[in-house]
Amino acid sequence: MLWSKLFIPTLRENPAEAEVVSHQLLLRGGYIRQLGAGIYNYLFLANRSMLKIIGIVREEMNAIGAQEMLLPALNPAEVWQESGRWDLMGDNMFRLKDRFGRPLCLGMTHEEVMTSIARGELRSYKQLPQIWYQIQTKFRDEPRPKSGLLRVRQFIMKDSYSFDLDAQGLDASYEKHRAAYCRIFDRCGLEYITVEADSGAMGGSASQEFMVRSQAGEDYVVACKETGYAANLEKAVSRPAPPPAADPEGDLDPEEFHTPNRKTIEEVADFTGLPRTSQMKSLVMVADGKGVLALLRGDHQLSETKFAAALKAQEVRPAHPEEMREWLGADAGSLGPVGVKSLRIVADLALTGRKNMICGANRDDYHLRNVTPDEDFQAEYFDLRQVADGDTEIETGAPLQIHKSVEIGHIFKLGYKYSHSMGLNVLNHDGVETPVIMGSYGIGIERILSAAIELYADKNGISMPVSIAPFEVVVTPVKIGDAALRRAAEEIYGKLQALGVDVLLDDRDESPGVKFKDADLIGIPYRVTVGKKLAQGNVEIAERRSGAVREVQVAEAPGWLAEKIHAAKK
RNA sequence: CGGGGCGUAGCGCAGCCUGGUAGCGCACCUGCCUUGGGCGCAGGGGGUCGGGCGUUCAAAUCGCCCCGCCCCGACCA
Repeated sequence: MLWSKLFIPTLRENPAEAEVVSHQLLLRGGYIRQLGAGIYNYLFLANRSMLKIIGIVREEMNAIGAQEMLLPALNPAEVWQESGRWDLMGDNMFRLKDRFGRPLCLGMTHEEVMTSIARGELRSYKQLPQIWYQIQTKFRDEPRPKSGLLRVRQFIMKDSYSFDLDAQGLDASYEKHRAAYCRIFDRCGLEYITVEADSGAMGGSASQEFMVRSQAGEDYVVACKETGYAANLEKAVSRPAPPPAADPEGDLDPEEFHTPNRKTIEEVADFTGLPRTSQMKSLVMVADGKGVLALLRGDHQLSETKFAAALKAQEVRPAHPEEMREWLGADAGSLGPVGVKSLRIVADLALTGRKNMICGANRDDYHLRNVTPDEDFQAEYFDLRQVADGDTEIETGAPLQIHKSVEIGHIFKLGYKYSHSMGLNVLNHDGVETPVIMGSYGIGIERILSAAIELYADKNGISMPVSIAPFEVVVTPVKIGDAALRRAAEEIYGKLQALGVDVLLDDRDESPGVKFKDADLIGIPYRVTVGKKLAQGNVEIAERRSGAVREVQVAEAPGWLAEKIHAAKK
């Protein structure tokens, strides 16, 4: 294609509203334009990249025997009411009414619709397994869209669903997806890791996320370089760093002391001159309507996910100040477990074996010292704590790192949730009605694009992997008015096309600087510069990612590039 | 939904405090010039100053209300 005929509105300056790198560069590179909060126009370049991503996804899905469908984005309320998610999804679901007042919604995901197809048609175990997928627009009324295409209200997702007769079948479908996802992300040129994830309200048994490390990400991943352990922070486990100060020796009794206006762990640590680890953090929580006292080491954070899982609670929240006062007789900042009878007490495992610690006295402005778990109060122990910097791998003690990541894919075993709620059964060998076991698997198309940009961007702009770049090569005649340069450029361009290379000819009447800057900005992997070297019969090939430049003869350039490009796409 | 910020030409911003002619850079158009890293010179076009109501002789500027966008938090199969 000829650049002079295309709409590639690049910008010299960063638009003020863009904060994260991928957002800035997508706008500057002329890939996207914003229409509203969390709603974007995908212009020519973004669309080209996304079509390539979709092509890879489609090939790999088809390769595991998945069948592509296209389901409606507009859904009647009924199917969602059947599964119970009409209410569960709350404000995250876009809802509307038709002219007769009938309730509809825009699909956030398609378990219900897929299940509704399956239950009408699947009757025998002989029809199983099935894997069905679609690549389709999803709608979510995000409370806070942000970070360009990373968190939006309308986005394209590849979602697939597996239907199996039994758990072994589900395991096989799940494994097929895991392998296919690895091939997809490899082919898209991403560096990623898979992590164990929380199954959340979906009620599944196993779940993995595919994560790309990035400052722009919103998820935290805990990973160990040495052992390969990796988990979502919500689920990660670790050995805590040992407390820097030993507990006081002796079988001491709790003793109240005055701590005027010292409420936070930090303030009490300063006041006592002891590290935060010498304190017990007491958090009053409400789990499914009942008050619970959660105890942690002073420097640790409660993981609400683990807390909810430990208590098998659906809904968890911090208690209101009035509730704390009612249950414990003091305000937050002076609370502790000693003498508490009215609340269930759960403690993090990091408190086992500790003694003579400091905690609130349940009397405003007073704390207790010499409080020993299991002696001065009784608690149930669970892993409740969020992994923190400085923690080590739970089995080997190897160091752990925590970093921000973007979730680009998620696979999980759904189990029978939808089969049960929506009545999806088949007859088994013995002619007995058996519920079908399901899996659900998603990939965010825009997130692959954004993650690739985040991963490889440099000071000059985007640096796309060959497989998903909007063009693979740009041919740049330095001076378009020069007939010889133009002829050579057109010749290379034509040959590249013939070799199946996705090539762009920058035939604009612009200064070389402008063309080079634009080519770098939009991230085309290879640039052929047709300029002064032509006098010797040569052109230059510049590799965007490495900056490496090589001089080759005009006749050799297309073949050399085609080889590189085909190798990169394998 | 809580906290903060912003809204003036396509983009980036100044002007607002202290009311009176709407301005700068980039981009765009025309001509000349230039052609290896966002080139130079000259001329030019483009604005309901987010919207409404109010105060005033007079509002981009002051007041009230609303809308939109961004950031932090809450939330996030």
